Amino acid sequence: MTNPPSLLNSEQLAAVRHAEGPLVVFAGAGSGKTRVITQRVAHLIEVEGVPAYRILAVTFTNKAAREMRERLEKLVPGQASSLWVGTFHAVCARLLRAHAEACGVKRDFVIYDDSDQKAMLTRVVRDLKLDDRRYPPKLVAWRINTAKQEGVAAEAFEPVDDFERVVHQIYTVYEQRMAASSALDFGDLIFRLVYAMRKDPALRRELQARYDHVLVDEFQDVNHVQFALVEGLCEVHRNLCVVGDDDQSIYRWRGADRRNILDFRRHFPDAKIVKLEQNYRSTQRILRVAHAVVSRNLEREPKQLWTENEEGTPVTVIACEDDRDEANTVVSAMRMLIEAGYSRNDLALLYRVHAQSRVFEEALRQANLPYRVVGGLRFYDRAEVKDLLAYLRVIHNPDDDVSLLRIINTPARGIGKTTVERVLTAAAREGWSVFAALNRAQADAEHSAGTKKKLAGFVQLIEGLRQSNAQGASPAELARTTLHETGYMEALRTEDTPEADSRIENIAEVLGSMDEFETELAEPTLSAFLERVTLETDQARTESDESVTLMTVHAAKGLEFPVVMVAGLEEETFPHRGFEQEDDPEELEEERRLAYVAFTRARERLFLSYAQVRRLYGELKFRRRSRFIEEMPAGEVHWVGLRRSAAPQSQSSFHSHDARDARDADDVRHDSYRAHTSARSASVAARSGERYVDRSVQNDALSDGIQLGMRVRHSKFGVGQVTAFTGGMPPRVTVSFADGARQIVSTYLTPA
DNA sequence: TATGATTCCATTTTT
DNA sequence: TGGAATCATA
Repeated sequence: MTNPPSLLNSEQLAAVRHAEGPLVVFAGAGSGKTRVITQRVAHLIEVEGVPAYRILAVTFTNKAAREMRERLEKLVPGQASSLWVGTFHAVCARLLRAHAEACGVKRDFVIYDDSDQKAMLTRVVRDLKLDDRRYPPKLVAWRINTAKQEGVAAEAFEPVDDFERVVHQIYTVYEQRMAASSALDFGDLIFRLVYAMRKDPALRRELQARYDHVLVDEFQDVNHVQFALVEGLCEVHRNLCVVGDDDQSIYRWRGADRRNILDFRRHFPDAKIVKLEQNYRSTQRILRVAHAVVSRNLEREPKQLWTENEEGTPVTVIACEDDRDEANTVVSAMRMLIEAGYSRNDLALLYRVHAQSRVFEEALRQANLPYRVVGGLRFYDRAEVKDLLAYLRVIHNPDDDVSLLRIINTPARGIGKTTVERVLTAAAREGWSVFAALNRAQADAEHSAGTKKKLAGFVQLIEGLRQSNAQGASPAELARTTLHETGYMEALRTEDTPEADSRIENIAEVLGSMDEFETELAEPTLSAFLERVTLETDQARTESDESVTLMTVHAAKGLEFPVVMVAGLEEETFPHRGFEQEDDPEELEEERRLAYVAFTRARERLFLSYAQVRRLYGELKFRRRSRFIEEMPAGEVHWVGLRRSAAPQSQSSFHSHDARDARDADDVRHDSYRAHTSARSASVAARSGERYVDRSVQNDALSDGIQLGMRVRHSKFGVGQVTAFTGGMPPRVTVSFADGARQIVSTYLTPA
């Protein structure tokens, strides 16, 4: 950011100083949004004299909440801690616990994450004797979550077809089971509060009197209940400030509704509107290109970013033959940029879907370029971590069925499937939690004496641990005792495999974070720890190692890098379209916004790449260049890539040329494409000494004459046709011989 | 109950 | 294609 913190432009200032009443701030990418929010909060405290504890600032991610709090710590020292700053979920959880009775929830409810929810639904679907193929938990969960986002409770759910009639049934039983487990899912955290506020005037009055000012960040991502919540909280004082950018709304698929920001004036006709259009991040060219794409959307608030920054260099479009070629070329470009003085931390590679990362990771490893991939599997999703947490949750709340079922036989203690099945049946019949059913299993004639003993042993184990908790053992102590008394650690140690070692390490990491947690809080209770662990799962690992960052465009929102490369700018890939997905203009508009988010991450340089052929689910797919590239003004784009004439065996060359040239060449290539390998063209390019990119050395090993579609001879199998390149080291190729297809190391083949 | 075989599936992801 | 999840079988 080039704007010094103390200097605000006039729009920013207007947003900061607005005193009372509703306010919408349209904050474009890189327009200093966070600064405006924090300055505004500081202004409210210091100038308007609003007590800090009467200000609520809501964000979507913990990272954003943390950042805001840190910045405010500096702006208004000593006061930041009494501010209400947090995610929707964290704030609601806190309010729900404070008003548990009025909200109809247990004060010590546990929070179920998506996988817990899925586990619960699997059980419900099975208990209802429904076909889990027709009602996959994932789909049912989606429908229930949507209902909660729309503020529709189970009893108010109105099915529109047969499927939904069953969903309604599942939803109802699910809610019963959740209540029996004293559990709330993520959707409940917000919905329950809104629901209670709607039904209970006393509670509504109390909550409406709680804050003087409410601020919401990323308002374009708000869903219906969330909107209802803030609207409800502000109904009396109407001091609601929302900040967002409809052009950066990329979470429609999880309930975000841009109309909440677009139609804000409909709900609050007297709302003051501020547009932050000055960008402090990117070059003019980057902004023009980004605007060219997003401004095609029909339903958007008119606005255009501008900047006093430099004109900058043209956006570079890299045309590639296939995905491996793309990876190698992009990585070579990265190396050149690093040689030119950029640090690895300056570089980010963005892609639309995670699956694209693989090829790039390979290429980066080959090139010895350190990288980190953001996203993917999360630490708290690892089995051993979940196991330990499940124990802790059962200790905290033995009625937590999902957690209990997870650990009832982990490590193996002879409580098998049949036994569990019997216990579950009893629980379902009597409406007990599983733990309650276990406690009564001794009277159940169905169990053998041996089984009863094992069940009693398990109950005793849990009761013992619960006692330690009641006697004031700290969470970390409890965890250590648990690992010891359950034999969990012992089981891992005796395994003595590298996997078990890494599990032990992961558990050690959890224990470490628990120790840390205990030093942070005055009262580090088990329940506080559990809440933190389910609610604060963000990926924000701050690895200081110099490395290139790889992530999805979604994950990049809110970040910025001097150099951004966006891969896979092809139809179907970006804009993405899943198979059998009909064309939905709404979807396309969201893809445009996604592209806009991607492009505006770049400060100085933006590279876009595409491949003409992409390997997808094991098949080669021809790809057309993304319409987003076509939509860019020709003068803004610098083309780099392969060009070949129509003759199949002709020379390839790698050079830069202008847009028209590239387009023509592209058409030709499309018709005549014979699926040359990246390797082939790379080596040809290297030999012909074309400028710009020195293709990586490993490709030469893959080349020499072998091409897709070509007839080849193998000493043992005879003559066949090359149908695919598999890659790897040593490079392999799929050849279909008379008696079937085989994978062959390409060096054993000669052209036939 | 553990392991290999088989089947199924496949944006985006935070809370 | 590849991975996760489920199934089958000793």
